[in-house]
Amino acid sequence: MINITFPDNSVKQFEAGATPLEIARSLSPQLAREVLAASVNDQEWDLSRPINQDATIKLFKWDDPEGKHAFWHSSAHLLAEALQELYPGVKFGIGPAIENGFYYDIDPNGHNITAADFPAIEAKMLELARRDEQIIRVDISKADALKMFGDRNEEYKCELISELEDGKITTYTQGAFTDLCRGPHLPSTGVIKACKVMSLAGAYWRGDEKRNQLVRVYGITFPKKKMLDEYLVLLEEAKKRDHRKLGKEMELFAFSTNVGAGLPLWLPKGAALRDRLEQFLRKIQKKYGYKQVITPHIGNKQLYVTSGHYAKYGKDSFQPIHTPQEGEEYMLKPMNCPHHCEIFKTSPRSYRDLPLRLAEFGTVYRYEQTGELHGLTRVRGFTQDDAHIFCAPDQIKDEFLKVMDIILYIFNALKFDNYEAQISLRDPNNKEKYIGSDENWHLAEQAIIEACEEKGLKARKELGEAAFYGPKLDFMVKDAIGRRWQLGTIQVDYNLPERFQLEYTGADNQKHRPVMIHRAPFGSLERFVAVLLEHTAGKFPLWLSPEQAIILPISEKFNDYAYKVADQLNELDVRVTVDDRNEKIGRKIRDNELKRIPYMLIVGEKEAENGEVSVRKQGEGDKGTMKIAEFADEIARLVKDLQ
RNA sequence: GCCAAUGUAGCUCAGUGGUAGAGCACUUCCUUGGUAAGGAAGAGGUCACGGGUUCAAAUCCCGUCAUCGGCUCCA
Repeated sequence: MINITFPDNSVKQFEAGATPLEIARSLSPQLAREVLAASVNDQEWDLSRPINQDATIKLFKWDDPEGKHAFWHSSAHLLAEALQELYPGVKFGIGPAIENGFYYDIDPNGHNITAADFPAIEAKMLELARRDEQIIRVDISKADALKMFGDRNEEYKCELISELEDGKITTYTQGAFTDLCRGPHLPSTGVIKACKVMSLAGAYWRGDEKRNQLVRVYGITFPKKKMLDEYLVLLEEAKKRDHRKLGKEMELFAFSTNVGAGLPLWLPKGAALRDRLEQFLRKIQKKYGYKQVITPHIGNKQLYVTSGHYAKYGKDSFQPIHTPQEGEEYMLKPMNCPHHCEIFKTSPRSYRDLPLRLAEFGTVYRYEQTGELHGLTRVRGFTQDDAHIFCAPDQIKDEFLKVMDIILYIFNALKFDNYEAQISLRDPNNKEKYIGSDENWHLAEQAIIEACEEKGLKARKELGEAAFYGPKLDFMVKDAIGRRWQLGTIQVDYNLPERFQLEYTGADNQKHRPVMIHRAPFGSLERFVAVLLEHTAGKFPLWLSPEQAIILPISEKFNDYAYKVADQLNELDVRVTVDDRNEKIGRKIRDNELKRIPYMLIVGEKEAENGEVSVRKQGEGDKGTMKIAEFADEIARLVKDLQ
């Protein structure tokens, strides 16, 4: 007999060799039906894998991430099994579960798979699932595994096996399909009731663009048909929040191929929105001791040779601008830091000047690859809410904490509550990719980690994600369909002060090298507005709304009164316009509801007589009448509270 | 840059080899109204661009550009 400990610390006895599924069944038949995966002593475990010793166990259902993960991982195998039947000879790469579903990378080996084949693939998956084949785990030696997959010309699998440790290799088999896999998996395929192939994409083998490109088939599955339908509806809803669609509808920004790909045009309403965001940030930065500067959009090529950026990115950038002067070259600035370093150097600095915080809404230009451009989130010309903090090494942590305060204040003000923080560290096995000394890297990385700990910020650490000049702390926010975008960023840089030979005089009357912190709480105005649009579905907080209210006269007879009200409200800082079209009131309400204008002010005979407006709130309806000044006060109060 | 798809009116889309279409938006007229679509008429297109096949191309083929979903990249 073995003792099994459950999450509530209760202990029960079972026969040695009992499986998690059997254990679940002993607890309740319902649990046995719903359980999808387990962990044994915190190790992932198949439901059908025997437990031979005392252990603590956790059982996972659909609502647990671990349960979904096993479900989708097994679904990836089901997809592979279907592809193997439909396209004999395809070779398999990897097929993991992901956040929403799973994918399998395959080498089609001559077959041409297109979106038109999706229904056939889905049908085949369902057909196989209905057979409810057992998924069987087998331990296999490295030699046997190499032979087994070698015989089938599974070159990708062989490559993976060759890197695995002998004795720790397992395969999983369902029906005629066997895959190299660590598991865990469902006991059988029968619980998969709904299958959808979502899309096809090219994906480099092992993420390396120098290697073969495989076909990645994305799919998602559910234990109930209804759940798939609901998921598809959810996706459709999410697409309605796409910032590219909303930006067009709300006349915020546009693109023109005549101007160029990835070069956004800010329309009047978008420009006003952006301006409000800038004012908002300026106000906080002033409080935190930042000084605004302004620098040109171009810089002498030599500036970037000095900074080191030219050597690293020069080839892939917008190419230098030539002048009538032979040999003279300027570059569109891809970042603001070198300019700010030059500002630092305009006068001798003392330790008393530090930290020196130089801020600029700096527009930069980067030649992003064509396939990378994406609405406002990835563009070739964008404005960073940039600042560079020059400080003494012992001030880093304190400055870091202050910047974190600003970022968290902004996220809080705009209700970005499900952001993720990521500390990007150097890849210790690839040190040649980075510039700067080991010692400086270590100091900077420690400063970030300690600052996060001090703030109680849960941050994921990622090795190899650091910039080439220093480690960073990034704040990521998801868009409508779950893609993560980096917004706020704080980066420590020991490199540029070195390259630009920045110095200050210390209390000891000796020269010292300052440290530089790059930081941008929004990241860029473009990306920030994009993510804000997707988060709010275009319903901005009142203080940001391009139009806060619109006046709807009941008929043309009251247009004069409407304009009088508009003048008064504009005078009181309410952003308001008049819908003076020759339409019925119902029509005007409908159109302006759809335009997401927070307040509609309806005026007719009654209101004109009493100097009032009838207030209607977007999405909520009639709120009754108010005096004009009363409404303006209300707006002023709300704007103050919300900001 | 790579893989796959798409590109028709301001917007959303139909049109698969034989005269360029619809709804919404727009303009004009009628209507002057009380909380989510009043009525009529009109205007609007080099079917992304460049080549090719064909008696004939929005439609088939090739190339380019842009967009979309991924991959890679992201100072």
